[in-house]
Amino acid sequence: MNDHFFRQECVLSGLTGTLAKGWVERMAGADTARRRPTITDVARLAGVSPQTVSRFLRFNGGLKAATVERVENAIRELDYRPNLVARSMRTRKTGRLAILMPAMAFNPSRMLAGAGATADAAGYFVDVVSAGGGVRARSERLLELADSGQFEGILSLAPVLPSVQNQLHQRTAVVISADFDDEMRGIGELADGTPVVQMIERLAALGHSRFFHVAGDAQFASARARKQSYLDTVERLGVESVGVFDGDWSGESGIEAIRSLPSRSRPTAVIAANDLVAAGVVRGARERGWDVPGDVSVTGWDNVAVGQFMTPSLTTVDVDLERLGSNAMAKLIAGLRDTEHETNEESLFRIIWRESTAEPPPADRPDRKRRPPAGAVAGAGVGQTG
Amino acid sequence: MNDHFFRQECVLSGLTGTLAKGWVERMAGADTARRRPTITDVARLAGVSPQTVSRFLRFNGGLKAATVERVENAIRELDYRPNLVARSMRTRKTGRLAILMPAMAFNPSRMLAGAGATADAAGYFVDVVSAGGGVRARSERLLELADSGQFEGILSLAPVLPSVQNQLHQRTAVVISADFDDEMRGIGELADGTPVVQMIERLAALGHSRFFHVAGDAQFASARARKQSYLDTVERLGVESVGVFDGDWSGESGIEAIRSLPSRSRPTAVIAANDLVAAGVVRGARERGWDVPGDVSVTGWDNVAVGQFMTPSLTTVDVDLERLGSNAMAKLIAGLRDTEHETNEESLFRIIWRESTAEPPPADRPDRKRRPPAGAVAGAGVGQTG
DNA sequence: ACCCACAAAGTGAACGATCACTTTTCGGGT
DNA sequence: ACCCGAAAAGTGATCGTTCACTTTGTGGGT
Repeated sequence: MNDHFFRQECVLSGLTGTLAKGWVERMAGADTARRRPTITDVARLAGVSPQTVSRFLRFNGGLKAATVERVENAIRELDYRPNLVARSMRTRKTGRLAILMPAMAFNPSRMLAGAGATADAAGYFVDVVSAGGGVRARSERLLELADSGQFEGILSLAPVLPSVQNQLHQRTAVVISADFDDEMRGIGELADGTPVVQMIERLAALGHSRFFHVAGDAQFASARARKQSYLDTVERLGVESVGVFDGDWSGESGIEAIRSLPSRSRPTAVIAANDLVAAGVVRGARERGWDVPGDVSVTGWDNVAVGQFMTPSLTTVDVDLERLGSNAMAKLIAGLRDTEHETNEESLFRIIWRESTAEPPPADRPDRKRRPPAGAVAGAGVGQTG
Repeated sequence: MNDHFFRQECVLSGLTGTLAKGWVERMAGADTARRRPTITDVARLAGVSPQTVSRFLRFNGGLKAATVERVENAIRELDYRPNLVARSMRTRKTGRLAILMPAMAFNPSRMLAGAGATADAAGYFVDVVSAGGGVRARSERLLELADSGQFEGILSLAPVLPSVQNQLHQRTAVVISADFDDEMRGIGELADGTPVVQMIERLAALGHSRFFHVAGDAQFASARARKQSYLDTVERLGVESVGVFDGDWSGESGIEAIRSLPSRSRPTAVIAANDLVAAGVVRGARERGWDVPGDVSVTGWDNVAVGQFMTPSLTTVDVDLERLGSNAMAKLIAGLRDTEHETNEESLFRIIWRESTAEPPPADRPDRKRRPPAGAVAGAGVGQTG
């Protein structure tokens, strides 16, 4: 950030030549292997002291115009760039943040994108560090990272041991934004199950009365939160639940779940843990001769791109992962700078009603009274938002 | 890597306490703000010289057992961890590699996962740096990164200006593994279009004679390579092509492509640029009353998880992105260490035949002779590999 | 002229580790 | 005893930058 002006000053030259195909180049051979110019070299060339150059670089001001020009010329001539490692050493600021991840296994890229962009805007580099193993290994890794002096802050997307808090010596801010903790308690925004509540309410209003839930891997707080929201809501509304199938986020588990149902207990609506499971559920339903949404409505979660083009297109929950990541990073940076982090209370979730949900079949509608045709829900089209 | 033994030695203690919900903690308050112990502190406590401690840390050997023990104890007692910034400064080795990305927009996580794992195994940290803007901005960013002294190597997943090669002073290895270059020429393994050739050959062998291609965004070498492979193969085999629709990787473009076809030129097989496009194509085909695969066969690319559970399940190309990323990183590390990088010639692609491809409808079969029923291709089931 | 205050630039030390040497220790052969 | 050589440990310099402080330059007021 401080180098911004300087960066703009040093423009590249020589934009010609052709790019070899698939090249790997050991750049800087014997001839170019000369040491990089240092601040002292610049100072000597400009006829000033290193400290003056440093002042120029850090914008400490108080430089005469003539001096500024001499320094600028020297920098340009030598193509000098400050050595960030040395600077870090002296200032004890690295301008780096780490994102600690449970593993590179699941798909965090959108979250990372958000976090990365926010950090970048604040002038930080971001390291993505994935730590395999359990909580304990990860905690140790966190300590290592924190104490290595390489990072000013660490954003952990996975839980660490509480004791870590006492073990940090250095001034390193740490933000934990974990999807699940050790006691299997839900943590963080991802675990928010309210969309499940809303979906069930809407479906119940449409006349659905027999629900079924295919849960995700219970290791994940999000899966547990959705399951719990399902159970709570079903009970609160007094609608029937034919049960919960404990799956593992996979499409196969969706098929399995449907197969596991006794033939007379066909649900009218299935809440799947995510879109992949929902796709499995749809496939399983077809296998049993159930039409979706004619006989059974199905909802997913994640708003997978393909879901919009499936037949039927998939009702789902769109999660603003970018903002989720960005929020976490903003929290970290706020802590780092001792400023207040204004919390953005806007919901991260948006239910997208599509073709896979509709009114229940006539035979399954409650007798009490006739419902009006479902408006947006039964509406056709690709991608109805609600 | 060098610290491995040391890491194992320093085991955490105190594993009790509870984890607050969603906490952000400014760790290291006034009381713990004491400076981190340095190598000198350790040396003093152990009654040896700093150099001896350094030797211990770097495994330079030649330490008496008694000395080793004293140093180990001192390290443990102080909970000392070496300051990597200081070490980097002296050794001029940072142990860091950067991955430069065109933008965090598309979904690179699997590729990153592969690259990250490989780097990690070789003892490097990995920074993911996304550089927006054009080639020129990215090139400048690359120079900045290289000259900052923070990175030993840079893996660019996007093209940079050739002139960059001459501008690097420091010994920084750079590997470019770009999907497309400036002159829109294909680069790298991603651009390999051979699976398209194989798919068309197989479909032609099944009796298909009228093909159609929905291409991806022509900015991408991979899209261009697939289109070119399509055109070449169609010509070589002497089968009819009803044309190529220039899409943009989106599902909508798949629908559009089908809508754009004149009613009498229904293809018997559509090669879509990726699974999302393929899903759009299937949807578009339904819209026109064409059955998939009864009337039209459709192939995708990417092996999206949901594709397996769609109806019909999607024939697709599985790309080993992890290995792709890992290969690129391995190349970088090999360059860094002046060792030879053994190239893994195994194909990165695997065609997965599923329900969306089958024999063409009888009316469209070539008259010359009767074909045997399609074996694996017409085979039902979820996920037939071939 | 003189002094003073403030602006501009310079000095030496320090950040924490490792490198290239030098010095000390120690065991064994004659 | 003596010396030698290898093993073990220590010393001072150094990496490139910035911090805290000191020195030099500059202009204005009386």
